Amino acid sequence: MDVHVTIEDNQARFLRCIGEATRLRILKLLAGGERCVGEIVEFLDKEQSSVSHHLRALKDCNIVVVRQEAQKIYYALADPGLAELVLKIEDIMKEVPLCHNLAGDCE
Amino acid sequence: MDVHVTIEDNQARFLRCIGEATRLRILKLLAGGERCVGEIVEFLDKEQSSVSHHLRALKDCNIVVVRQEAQKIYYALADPGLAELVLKIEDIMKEVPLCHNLAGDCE
DNA sequence: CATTCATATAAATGGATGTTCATGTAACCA
DNA sequence: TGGTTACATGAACATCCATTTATATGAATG
Repeated sequence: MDVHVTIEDNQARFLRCIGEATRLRILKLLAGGERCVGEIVEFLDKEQSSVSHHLRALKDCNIVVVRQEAQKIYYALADPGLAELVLKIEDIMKEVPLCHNLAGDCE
Repeated sequence: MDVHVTIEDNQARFLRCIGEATRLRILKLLAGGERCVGEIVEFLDKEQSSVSHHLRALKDCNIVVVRQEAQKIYYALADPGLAELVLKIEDIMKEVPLCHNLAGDCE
């Protein structure tokens, strides 16, 4: 099979993991400190199951770390650099407009 | 239908556009200056058609800009901040290992 | 004007990914 | 022990996305 994983494959996987609206919102939330699943679900107003799947995806990419306390499970950013990265992205996107060609409005 | 596009939708779309191994390699190449399609195809060693699709994706996200000169068409990064972003990503990924759980090796 | 070169596009196909529904599990409590 | 809370998991389904094959466009060249 010779599945040769390149540096770009890994970086791309990482970016795709971050590149999902719900997961991006989770990252922004966690930038403010760790949260348990219940809090994240409430914040997102989405199905608990869906959130759980997203959290797993983030965990599989080592973007978040997990801590258990009694029945509750807390998620936190694995690295403070991730919060900076999100800021950097927002920064760049001010100069690289993307509304173009998108369905719907962008105010 | 009220398709409400959030900031995170746009940012996610941008990240997914960058989050593809081939397109990431294109970005890294263009970080060294503009290139025509033929050069990009040769560099990537991929089908011309496939490369063309990727270039279109990058263009649709305003990540690259296009310039025509005779029969040749040159692509370049739309913003120098994009090259910085790639560096930032590589930087963070040094601290957030991703080889974990991936199929194949990662040397 | 026919041909070639450089690039784009359209349709078909297969694989990845997000959501939901249903169920599983582990901790806590009465 | 039985029930509840908190979260994870698996299967099914739908949608998105990358690749390929084939064809089209448009500029140059003879």
